[in-house]
Amino acid sequence: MSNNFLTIGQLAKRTGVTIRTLRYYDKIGLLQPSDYNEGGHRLYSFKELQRLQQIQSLKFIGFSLKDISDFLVAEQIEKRDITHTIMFKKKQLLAEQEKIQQTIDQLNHMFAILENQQKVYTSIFCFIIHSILWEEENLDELNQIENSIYNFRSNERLDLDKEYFSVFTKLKSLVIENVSPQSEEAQLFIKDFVALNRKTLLKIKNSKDNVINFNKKDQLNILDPLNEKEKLFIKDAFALISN
Amino acid sequence: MSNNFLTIGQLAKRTGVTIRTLRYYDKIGLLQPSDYNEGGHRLYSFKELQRLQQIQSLKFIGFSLKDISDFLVAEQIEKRDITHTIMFKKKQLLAEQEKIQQTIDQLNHMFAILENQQKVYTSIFCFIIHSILWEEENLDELNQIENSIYNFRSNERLDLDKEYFSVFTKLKSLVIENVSPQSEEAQLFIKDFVALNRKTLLKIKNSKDNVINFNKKDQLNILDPLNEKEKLFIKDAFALISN
DNA sequence: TTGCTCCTCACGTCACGTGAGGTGGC
DNA sequence: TTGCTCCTCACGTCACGTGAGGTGGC
Repeated sequence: MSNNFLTIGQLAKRTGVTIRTLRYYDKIGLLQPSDYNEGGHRLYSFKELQRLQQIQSLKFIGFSLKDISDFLVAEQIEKRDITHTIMFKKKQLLAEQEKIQQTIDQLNHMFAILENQQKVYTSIFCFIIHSILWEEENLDELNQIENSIYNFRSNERLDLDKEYFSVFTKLKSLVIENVSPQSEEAQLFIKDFVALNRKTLLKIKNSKDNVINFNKKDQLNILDPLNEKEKLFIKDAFALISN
Repeated sequence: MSNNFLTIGQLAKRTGVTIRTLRYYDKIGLLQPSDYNEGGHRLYSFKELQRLQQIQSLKFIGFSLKDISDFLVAEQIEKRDITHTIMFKKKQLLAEQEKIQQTIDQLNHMFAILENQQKVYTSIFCFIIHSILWEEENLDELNQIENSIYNFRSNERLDLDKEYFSVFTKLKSLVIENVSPQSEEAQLFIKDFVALNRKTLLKIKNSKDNVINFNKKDQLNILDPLNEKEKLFIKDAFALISN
């Protein structure tokens, strides 16, 4: 083959992209071969190699293929345009990072909650995430002060969530094992449950007057992760205590 | 409608997802309505609301719909499995963040280079990104020490890249304006160009014996962002100086 | 002749968005 | 009767991956 041309495979090897990608770029008109041989094989010249390297560069800084296509139509660009583009991209990326950071924090929180647990009920696990999400959406930032239980990154909140996780796990286990609501074990559980609720209410009252925006979503119910049987169990066990 | 059921629109409003999303979840079997009315409208019960909230929670911590589907088949999960999953997700997210950070650094670098420029040639702009990418792939970490020109985050590198940007911009402008290689302006340019190259070579030699891995990619050529006319211009102007 | 490279369809990915064209329910 | 809500196709998104089935070039 002519020394001045590269086959698709050669170009791919030299630049680290796949052959499939080069065919795709050809199809969408982003990078078309300058010639074909008799057999219909694509032939790329040095110019295309240059352009491909430009494409790779712009791809690296987060441009879409459409962006790249637009960017490369002109030899020269207004500085204003390009600095604007750079700042815009940067903002996007920072927002992405922020979102990922929140997810990582949430994962850390969940990991910490599981510390001394053996059994993990999916419904409880999800409910804790859900309640945090709900609070993030419905509480204003004033309420998420450093050591508030509304700040899931606080130690206070972690301890509380650990307790809730344990108590709900206990409840689910009792119901699964068909323990009677009248049994001593059930009565012990219900005492813990009541104590925990009382503690939470106190903490909620202590956190400065909590203004909750009930916007689109309805109220979070602490009994949400429970099924009918479990709710009934609590009711029955509770009836005994309050008499 | 029955009080115990939600229509698709009501469920959507309550949870903040779109109707289209609910139909999609139905189709892939992730969340199917518990009933239909006579007109074929979907009816969701409280159970589905619960499940949807679980889906939203797991989605938030980065699970795919397939992951979620698998996760929610069992009521209970092994702690080992879930901590493993959490750690795996966390690793993925940290890697994503790292990649974004690199892109942001690169954007900052490019922004800084443009500081005193007015004209921006796309080919030069891309070439600087490309050479940084090339170095990141081909240099071992030893060579990217703090103040090396191989560390694009260093001030030394920034200054050098600024100079290159200016010099290449000058060259392209000269050629576009059809300035003769014999002109005084061209001769001034070529002196700058030679001086810059000499400076760079010195810096390269000063950086501790630079072991470059020439793996899959071929050598980076400083003349890559230039077209034939520009290369010829340099050759002609240079011929005059060396006589 | 035998591999290796190249070719063109064409479906799949992921989680929906966005119409088109029609019907149900108060 | 009039809106509003609901329904089912079905194509589009983004940047390719992954075969299937066949051919070119040394």
